[in-house]
Amino acid sequence: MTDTEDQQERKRGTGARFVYDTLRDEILNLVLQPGEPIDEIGLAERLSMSRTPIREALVRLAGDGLVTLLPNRSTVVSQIDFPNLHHFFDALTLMYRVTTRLAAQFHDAGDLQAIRARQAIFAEAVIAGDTAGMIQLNRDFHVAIAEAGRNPYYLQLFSRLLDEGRRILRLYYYPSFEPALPHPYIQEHEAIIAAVAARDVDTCDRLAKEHADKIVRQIQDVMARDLRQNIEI
Amino acid sequence: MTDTEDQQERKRGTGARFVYDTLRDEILNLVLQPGEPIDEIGLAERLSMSRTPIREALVRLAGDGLVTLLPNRSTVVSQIDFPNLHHFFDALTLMYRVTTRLAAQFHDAGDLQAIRARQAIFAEAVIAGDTAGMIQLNRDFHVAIAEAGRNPYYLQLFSRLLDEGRRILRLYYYPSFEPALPHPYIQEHEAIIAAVAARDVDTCDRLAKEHADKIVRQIQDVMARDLRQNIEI
DNA sequence: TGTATTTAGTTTGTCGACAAGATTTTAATA
DNA sequence: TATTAAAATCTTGTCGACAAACTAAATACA
Repeated sequence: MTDTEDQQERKRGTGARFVYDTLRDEILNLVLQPGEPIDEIGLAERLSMSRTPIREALVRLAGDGLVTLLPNRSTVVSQIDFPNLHHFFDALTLMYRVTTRLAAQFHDAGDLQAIRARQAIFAEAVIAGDTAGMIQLNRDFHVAIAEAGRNPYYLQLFSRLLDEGRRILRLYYYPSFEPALPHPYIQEHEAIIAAVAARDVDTCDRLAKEHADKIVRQIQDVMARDLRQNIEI
Repeated sequence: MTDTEDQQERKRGTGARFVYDTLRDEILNLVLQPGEPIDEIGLAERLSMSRTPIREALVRLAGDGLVTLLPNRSTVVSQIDFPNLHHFFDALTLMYRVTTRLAAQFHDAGDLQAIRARQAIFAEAVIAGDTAGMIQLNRDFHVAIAEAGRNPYYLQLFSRLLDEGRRILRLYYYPSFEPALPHPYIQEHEAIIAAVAARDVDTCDRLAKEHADKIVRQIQDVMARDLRQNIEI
């Protein structure tokens, strides 16, 4: 799909949203690399609209921490703060835990249905060996759980952390095991669904912590390996 | 200070920030009531600038959850979601705990100095019986602690929760005890400072939880009393 | 009198333009 | 040649204007 196809007959009020969604997607999928400058005029031409909706989208993305607005200078895609990644992991683990706990308490039948639907799509991506899809759909699965927990404050922070995690995972996570079934993540997700459905708060907390720790450890392992390689070279 | 005094000779690039700060302050101090519509043109005239920086400020405030942008309709000051306040209290309590714990771990001498400075100003407001000041300066004190904890994700959520709390407190918190010294909040803050300085994580966690629970209980008491009064009428 | 429809009046979303500030290029000097 | 100064170019921040969408007021109709 070329960008010029989108230019005509877009409804009023959707311009800024379209730019926001487009840029967000490109940032999270590393089409736009961390540190890369974003030129408003260039974007305006590419998406064939004026700078006003572009600007609004950039301001919103800055609120999400995805871009950094340098006053009177160019806007850049936010850098990933590698020296302080442990703070990211700490917050991510805590949000995994509290959202899953709250899901056990506050979910209803509709929530379970939504969660199971996300899990099914996630499993498809795993079977297909679609790494990028896995990363995004794993996010959607946990967001569905957080939504069942009903706490908008946790949901917002967790969404943001999972988004940031998408960038990190795409940099550091390569399929480090054979595409064998049953896949460990699928099994873990199933266990979490069962604990949520059983309203077993303590098991939810334990499973969420284990799940989070495993993901964190995997990223750290890859990062450590990557670091060693850099040193050897 | 009248608004017209601010119109001339403001530096380029500070317009949107000025509007943001002004509106934020007015919203948190209930000068602009929840649900009140915000007219862009009126604001533009009042702050004597064009609608563009006004709009940017509103988009940022919407990102903070302080205003709600209704597409093609007026922007309104966000309502306080009273039916779901328990989720607010839950998140607030958790953030009190984790930020204070992290402060115990990661603070340095400069952080302690900043925290003590905020506590001193807070104590002044307590002695002066300045309720509005107390609410804001109590926020600043805990933000200083969160900053010492170094986790930007917790800091952002906590700041947002404390801001939202400012609105709730201004609606529901009236000085329910005589201005006697030593004031319990001052004492509790001192105990928290001591535990942070001693790097005693467990005590920090306990004190933060007690502190949070006390504030939550106090608000809930006032709300319950308020509710009874409404029923009696 | 109450409801539906048209009309008039606001308010927002987007646009093109311009000037302040920053960046790059060119010229000047040691 | 290297360093500094000036000029030219580019990018952002702000502005005023206009049209789409919404709101209300006025009118028509049952």
